[in-house]
Amino acid sequence: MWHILSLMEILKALSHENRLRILNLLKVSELCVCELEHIMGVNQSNASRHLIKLKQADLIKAEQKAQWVYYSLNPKIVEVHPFIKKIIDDELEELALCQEDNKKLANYQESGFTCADLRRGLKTE
Amino acid sequence: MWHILSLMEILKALSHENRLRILNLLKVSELCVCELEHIMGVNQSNASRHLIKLKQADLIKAEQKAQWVYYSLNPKIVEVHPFIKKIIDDELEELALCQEDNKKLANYQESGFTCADLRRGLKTE
DNA sequence: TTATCATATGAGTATAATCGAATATAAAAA
DNA sequence: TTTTTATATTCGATTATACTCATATGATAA
Repeated sequence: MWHILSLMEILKALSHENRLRILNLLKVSELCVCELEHIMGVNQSNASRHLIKLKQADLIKAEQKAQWVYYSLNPKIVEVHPFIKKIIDDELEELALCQEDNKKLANYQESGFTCADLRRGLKTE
Repeated sequence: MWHILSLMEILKALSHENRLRILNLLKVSELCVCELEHIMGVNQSNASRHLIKLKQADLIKAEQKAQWVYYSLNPKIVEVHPFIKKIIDDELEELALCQEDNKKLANYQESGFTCADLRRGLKTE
């Protein structure tokens, strides 16, 4: 028996375009805030707040490495709530915005640069 | 290729306790507004508005019969977005609030009364 | 130590969602 | 016709979310 609150928190966390975009990107690999900020084209505060909301809903987890905080999908939540996997796997890939994000992420990964390079004006496209 | 807007509209429509309760009840049978109002213990305006929001997201459909409007789940949306079926089938049944609603609905159905009787003070519990 | 960088958070504002009460609409019954 | 009934909608108030800018925190590098 589950509480309706945690399901509601998950659904509300999923109800924002930028947060869906984040989940779509984290499916490919773990990423730090500044990488997401760079790929998605949003400011630092915005990225951080959406990540925190996803984390509060237990959809993602955070791990600090040096001065960076890397976020990744939380595999446990998918076991408890399989519909989340269906959304991430079947719905997000179809969205034009997510497909563009995937291309930018691929360009960034192929560039060989790390997040330490991002603030110096490097472009990934 | 789908637009992110329709997915967002669906997720937002799912992000409310009363609307999840409505979907849970409509899984059992089609119901009119006053029946939902009675079973869920919400006022008429509230029930109507949540139903309209679900309908705008294409999650349910409406059919007028005499002076009543009967709402039911829209089977087409589930084909296009299977995660919705997973939520309705696997998540809602686990929620205490939905289980209570199901009992009230069962009592109402066993009573043999129709929605025409509800406003005369009949109770289903 | 100080300076720099990545992230989180506070403050203020703007936008969106929700609500109950009252009213409008439209069908049915008298 | 008028009266009732079921549903939808408008109104105004409240609450919740989201945003930007600025600042705090905490780790790293000099």
